Amino acid sequence: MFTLSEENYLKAIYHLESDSKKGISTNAIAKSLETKASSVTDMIKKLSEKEVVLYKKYQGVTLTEFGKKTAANIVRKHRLWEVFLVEKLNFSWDEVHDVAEQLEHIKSPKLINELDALLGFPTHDPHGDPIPDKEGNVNTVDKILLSTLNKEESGVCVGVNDSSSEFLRFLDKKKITLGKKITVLEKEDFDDSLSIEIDGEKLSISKKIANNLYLKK
Amino acid sequence: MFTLSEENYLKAIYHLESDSKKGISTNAIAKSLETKASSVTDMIKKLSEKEVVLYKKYQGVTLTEFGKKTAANIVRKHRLWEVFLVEKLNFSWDEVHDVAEQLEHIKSPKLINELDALLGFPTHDPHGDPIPDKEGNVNTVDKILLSTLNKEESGVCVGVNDSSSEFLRFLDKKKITLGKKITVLEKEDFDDSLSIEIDGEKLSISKKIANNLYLKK
DNA sequence: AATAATTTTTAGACTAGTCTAAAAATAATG
DNA sequence: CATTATTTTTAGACTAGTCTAAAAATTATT
Repeated sequence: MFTLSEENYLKAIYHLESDSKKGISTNAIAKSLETKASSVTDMIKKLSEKEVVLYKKYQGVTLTEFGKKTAANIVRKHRLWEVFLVEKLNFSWDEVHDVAEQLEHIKSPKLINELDALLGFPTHDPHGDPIPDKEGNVNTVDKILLSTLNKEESGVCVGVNDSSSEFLRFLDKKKITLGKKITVLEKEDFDDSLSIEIDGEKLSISKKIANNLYLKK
Repeated sequence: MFTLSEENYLKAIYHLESDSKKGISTNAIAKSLETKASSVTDMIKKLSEKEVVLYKKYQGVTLTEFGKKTAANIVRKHRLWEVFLVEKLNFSWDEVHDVAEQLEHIKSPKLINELDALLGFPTHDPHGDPIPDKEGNVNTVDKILLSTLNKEESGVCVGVNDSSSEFLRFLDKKKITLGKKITVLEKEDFDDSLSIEIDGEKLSISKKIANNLYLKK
């Protein structure tokens, strides 16, 4: 069994690994958890003894298979709870993160299995992120950033890169939600902004926004 | 804000107060939390500084109004989650306690308000215990133990005194559930057992059982 | 009311998790 | 490739929460 703190480290390493593939540096973990490198070193030793990470001094860490499964299970719980909050408790997608962050640590296999069933076995959370299955397998789809689309190409909005509440509320205001079709009308060279069509209407989108919206072609 | 440990102490004192009315002794708290008296003394000092309990050395503690409200809110959360587990996630009444014990510490007012609404603003948990309202008020009904009924008196089952899973599963086996009418047919003097009628059938009930079943006349 | 039994508190130690500051190792640069 | 800059680890300290063992206060019992 893992402590709350251990679970948070596992999750952080899991997310960092999915980006970089390489061994994860102490500093990267410290930054992601807003803690100090020395604390990370200490915890890594503990996790290494529990055989969820491989660790050699100064070489960073990688999750073991067991560690990956454990971390995926925490992510699974987090995302299922997010779906629950949105679908059953009228939360909006920018309100779910902090609560899910707490709920993900509740220990009860039955609870999660039943929640999964209550929600109809969802495959993605409210931000479009995939929900790992019981074995920790993740269904990765080939989504691309809106910013990589060329003029006159289009796609369906399937996820966000930044899930800060500021960004999510911005999308709400602009009526950009998952499932909507977006077509690039124009790409402006001087500021990399985009002119897009959504819901039959024309909209101007900054580079920052386009870099944080995932589409599926 | 209160730590997990502080919340558990508050809850324990709250439950002990509802039984005894007097100042709660260090030992009583220690027993109820399965910890040592010295740990209790330490924690009591902390709680006293946070103004949730009144404490004088060697005199035991009592909850302040603020402490009572805080504790009632934790109990409210615990019982609402129990209803959720039974009503929405197919838990049986003997399976809910440990999970609710974890869920009660989740911090999010919106979560609890919405959960309350989802469940249709229930007034009692699956064991018949009343759910405190948002202000911490509890609707106490005058329930009595089955063992206090006289011959030929009857009542409706409204709660349990012992909510151990052993006892609850025993009741399940005997088809004794909340809402059922029970009539005392006979009281045996030599072992204090009861002969009762339930669902039109005759059943023999030991003293121990009768001491743990609440009825409303 | 004096002594014994019990309860409660204190003192000091331990663990988990964190931190700062300094030392050691690795990586980058001229 | 030697020196500098950065990263990582170690050493030691701190807090929250717990424990054991001993001291102090209260309660019970002759």
